[in-house]
Amino acid sequence: MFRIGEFSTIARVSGRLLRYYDSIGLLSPQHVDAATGYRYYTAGQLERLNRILALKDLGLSLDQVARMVDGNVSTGEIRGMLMLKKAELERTLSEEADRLARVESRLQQIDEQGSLGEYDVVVKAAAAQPFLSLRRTFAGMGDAVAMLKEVIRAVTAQVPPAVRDKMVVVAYSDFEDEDLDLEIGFGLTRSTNRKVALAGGEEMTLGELPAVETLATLVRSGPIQQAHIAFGALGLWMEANRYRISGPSREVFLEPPFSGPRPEHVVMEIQFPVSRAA
Amino acid sequence: MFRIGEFSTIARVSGRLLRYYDSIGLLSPQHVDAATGYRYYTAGQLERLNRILALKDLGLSLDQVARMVDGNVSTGEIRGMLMLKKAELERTLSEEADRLARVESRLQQIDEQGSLGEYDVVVKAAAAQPFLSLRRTFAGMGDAVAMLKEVIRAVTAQVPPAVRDKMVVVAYSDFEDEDLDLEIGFGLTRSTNRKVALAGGEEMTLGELPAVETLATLVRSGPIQQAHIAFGALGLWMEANRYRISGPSREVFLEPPFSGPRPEHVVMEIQFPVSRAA
DNA sequence: CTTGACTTTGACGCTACGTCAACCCGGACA
DNA sequence: TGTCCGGGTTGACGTAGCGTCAAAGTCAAG
Repeated sequence: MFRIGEFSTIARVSGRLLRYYDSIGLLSPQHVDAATGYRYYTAGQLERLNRILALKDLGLSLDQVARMVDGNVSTGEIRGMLMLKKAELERTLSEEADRLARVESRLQQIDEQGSLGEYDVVVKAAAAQPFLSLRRTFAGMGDAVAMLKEVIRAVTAQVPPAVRDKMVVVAYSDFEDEDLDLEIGFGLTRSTNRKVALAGGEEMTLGELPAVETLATLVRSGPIQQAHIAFGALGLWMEANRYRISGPSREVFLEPPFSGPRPEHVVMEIQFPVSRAA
Repeated sequence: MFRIGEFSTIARVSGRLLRYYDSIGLLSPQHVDAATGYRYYTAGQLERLNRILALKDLGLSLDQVARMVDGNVSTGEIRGMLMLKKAELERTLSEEADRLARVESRLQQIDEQGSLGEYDVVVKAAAAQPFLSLRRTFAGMGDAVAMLKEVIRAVTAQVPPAVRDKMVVVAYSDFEDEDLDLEIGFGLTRSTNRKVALAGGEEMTLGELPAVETLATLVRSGPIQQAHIAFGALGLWMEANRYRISGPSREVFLEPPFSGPRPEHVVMEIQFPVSRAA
């Protein structure tokens, strides 16, 4: 019979761990002195302890380990638990590998530009949302901005504040292209069947901004004319992190644009639907 | 200005997280209503939040993230932190890969023998210890067991209980070999310069049981004659987990052998110094 | 008998929040 | 103007697996 100190020395674990395992009923000493509370272990218990440590070392929780060593689960169930653990480990491995790639890309960024970089990309999901919008092609940025202002005017006047959400622009055209194929509108908090007429004789119709599982996003603030810089940053990020574009990009205006003291200063979230490159 | 609910919806994080980040001073709302305690955030704060989320996503702790976003560390220090994180991730990756290999070897074990297997291997380290011993070759197991008994008798008689620790046998000979090259003795709790004379005219001398960094160990109990079965299990384990033997094996007798009701029944820990195969 | 090494229980700490509970506010609607 | 409901607030507890004190009792050697 060993006292806890000697037993812990032999097994090379801490006494605290042995007390803990006792407290949760995972490994109780062979004998406990009723008067003093001293725990006494035998060498034979090292086999159970070893089994516990070996299973724990596989990454199983003590709960699972307990069920296994207490033998009240079948071999098939143990196999199942191990298969689950295996799948989990495989997922963890690929996640950690991704993380490592991101860390490396950040390090490279620092080495290249001497700082953390201006923009931070975050991956998230987006739900579908009703979308009151107008799709058209524009000859240049000037045209598009004019239409933005007209849309803001019309929607502000004709749609109650409780129904309209943020202004969103969906860009269908290739980035490099000269003329812009844009869908300009407002997300809505609930569906409505009203159409909104614009000054030029056109009208906005109700559609839907589809849900997206994986969205690479970035928030920027500044003059709207310089927004393209942020697109470049997103492109670099996607390349470094092995994502590719899987749909038209969106710009969400987080603050009402063209208002306040500096009209051309906007805060927008740029969103790119992406998927993992093979 | 957004209230916490809308801000959390835009950023796709929970309100609880925002309150938490406020409480630890990582991201405080732009404005807090003194009367009601309501938190008000602005769209511009999404940039800070995004940076926080992006850095956290690299696996950094919130403490590290805080120091980075608060900008009171130099680029060099940030680089250092990321390099550290990179090293840590690489270590984690190889650990998890090992774990995965162990899980797979267990699964295979189950498939082959329909159970978890009789023995559980645990890897640990061992410190150096003074060792009072005799090294010799033996013709067979019978000879060796006789010497074991003689050593027990002599040491029990001549070395005080407080000084002697466990009986240890170091096996230098090849496993397959016919004659056994063994070192038989007792670990000591402290150094002593006494020699111990044995019946056959030989004597035990003081040496050292060297420290070992990585020891693959297994505890078994049963007839001493069947100990070789456990060696086989250890060999299989080493093969499956890509370890190779890097020194002579040891058998540590966890309970005094050849005593008690069943004299041939022993509890021993078999230890193999190992290192990772390339 | 004294010491010093060992053991006991109990409590707190750690990470990064999730999940109630009890209570207070704000804006829309009647 | 009353009422209502969704949303806000603080506070506490839980998580996994122990490490790390702290105060107090035990054991064995000298």
